[in-house]
Formats: sequence, C-alpha cells, structure tokens
Amino acid sequence: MKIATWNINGVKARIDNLLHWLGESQPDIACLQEIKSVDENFPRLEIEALGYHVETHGQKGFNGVALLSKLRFDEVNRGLAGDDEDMQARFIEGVFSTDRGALRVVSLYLPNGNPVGTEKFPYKLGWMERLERWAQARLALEEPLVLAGDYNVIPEPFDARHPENWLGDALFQPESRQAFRRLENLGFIDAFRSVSDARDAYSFWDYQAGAWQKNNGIRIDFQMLSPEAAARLRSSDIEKHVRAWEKPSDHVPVAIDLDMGLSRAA
DNA sequence: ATGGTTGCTTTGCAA
Repeated sequence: MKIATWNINGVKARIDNLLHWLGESQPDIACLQEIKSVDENFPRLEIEALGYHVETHGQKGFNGVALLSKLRFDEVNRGLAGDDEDMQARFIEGVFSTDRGALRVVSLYLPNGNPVGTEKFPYKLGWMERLERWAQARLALEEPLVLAGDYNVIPEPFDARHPENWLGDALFQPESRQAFRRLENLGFIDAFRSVSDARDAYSFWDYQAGAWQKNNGIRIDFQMLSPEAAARLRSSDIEKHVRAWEKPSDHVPVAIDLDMGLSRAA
C-alpha cells in the first residue's frame, strides 16, 4: 500500500499538478497539506473521478489538510486535541480497514514558527507538545499508525544543504529539533531516514534565489511510523522530479510502501 | 549582500 504526503501550497493553484501526480504516482492514500481552501471549495469531484474518497479540514486562505484514499474511510477526525482555542486547520486523521486490520493515517501541517521571538514560535512548540501527547495515547492501540506531513523541522544538519543558513530559523531551533526527537523517542521512526542515509535527499526547495537549481533544499516532510507500521515498511521514496514541473509546489511528494496485505474493496 | 518568489486574505501576510 502506497501512502504519500505532499504539501501542495494551494489546491486551486496546484489542481492540474495534483491530478497529474495522482495518475502518475497512484498513491492508495495521499496526505495533503496547505490546501489553502475552505472545504466547500475543495475540488473533490475531479479527485473522486480518479477513484478517491476525499476528506478535508480546510480554512480560508491558508493552512488546511486533506486525505485522499482509494479505501473507504471507517472514521475521520479533524483537529489536534489539546487546545479548544486553536482554530488553525492543521490535522486530520483517517481510519481504514485492511487485511492486516485497522490502519490509521494522519495528514498534519506543523506550524512554521517563524519569526522566532514572536508568538508564532511558542505556538509551534505548544503544537508539538500536543502532537506528542496525542501520539503517545494512540500508541496504546498497538496499531499501524502513519503520521504524515510537513513537520517544518530540520531534524539533523545533514537534512539541509546549508545548515548554517538555518541557525536562526524556527525549523532548526534546538527546541524544535528536541521536540521532534521526543516523538522519535516515543517509538515513531522517520520512514525515509530508516531506509536511506542519503545526505542530499530534500523535500523542499524555496522558490527564491534559485534554491531548486542549486539544490539548496531541506528535508522537512516525513512519514513517522508507529512500531506496528514500521514493521510493515517496504520502501520510501522522495518524488523529486515533481519539483521540476511547470508551476510546482515548493515541496515534493514523499511516499512509503507498507505491506498491509490486500486492501479490502474500496 | 538581508537580495529573491509564490499564493492568498492582496497593495500586506505567510511561507
């Protein structure tokens, strides 16, 4: 079963790329971030025409996440628990039935946190603490769980082409990296890093200053796997070529292949 | 050297 995550930076601006990518990559489940759309305006009909069930958690103008799945949703949960005052749409969880039992998949868009020194950075750290608590509770289910998305964290220096340029950035602050490591210490593994020690494997290249042409990238998009999901991991790939398409997102899709047996009829 | 680009809520803000 192929599960991909992709920050598309606006579904309205990216719909042609998205439809082309779904046809080419054929993910069973796609986790999208930054749809920048309210639910009513999400182009669900065009996506459903390709055989996907669609669940969104959007808001006006920015943020917003979605799950596209060839399997039926048994359950959908929107929003990250732990703060009823948080109105930002950054988290959606789907539950699916497979021949290997239940599979849980989350599409998350972790706060960017810049500039450090404003209220945005503590919001990021607070969100990461809430994610940690939520993930810890979910581990008790002992189910395959995939936490996929744009984490807005550079875990290690070799996840950036020029780590020295990110020292003052929220994505590379010690507190951000420590919070990410706490998630790993709970037992979640970074799927791509568990199968590759490649030092130039990035998932984001800024639009500015020719970052793509210079391969000045960072790796910030991950599938974090519960132990039960990690045991079924076959492979992981970064679909880098998508960054060279016309009118690209600044992120590219990252995919994993999980052995979940034959999926039940969608 | 503080540049440069993209998408939306658009002439500012977020990334």
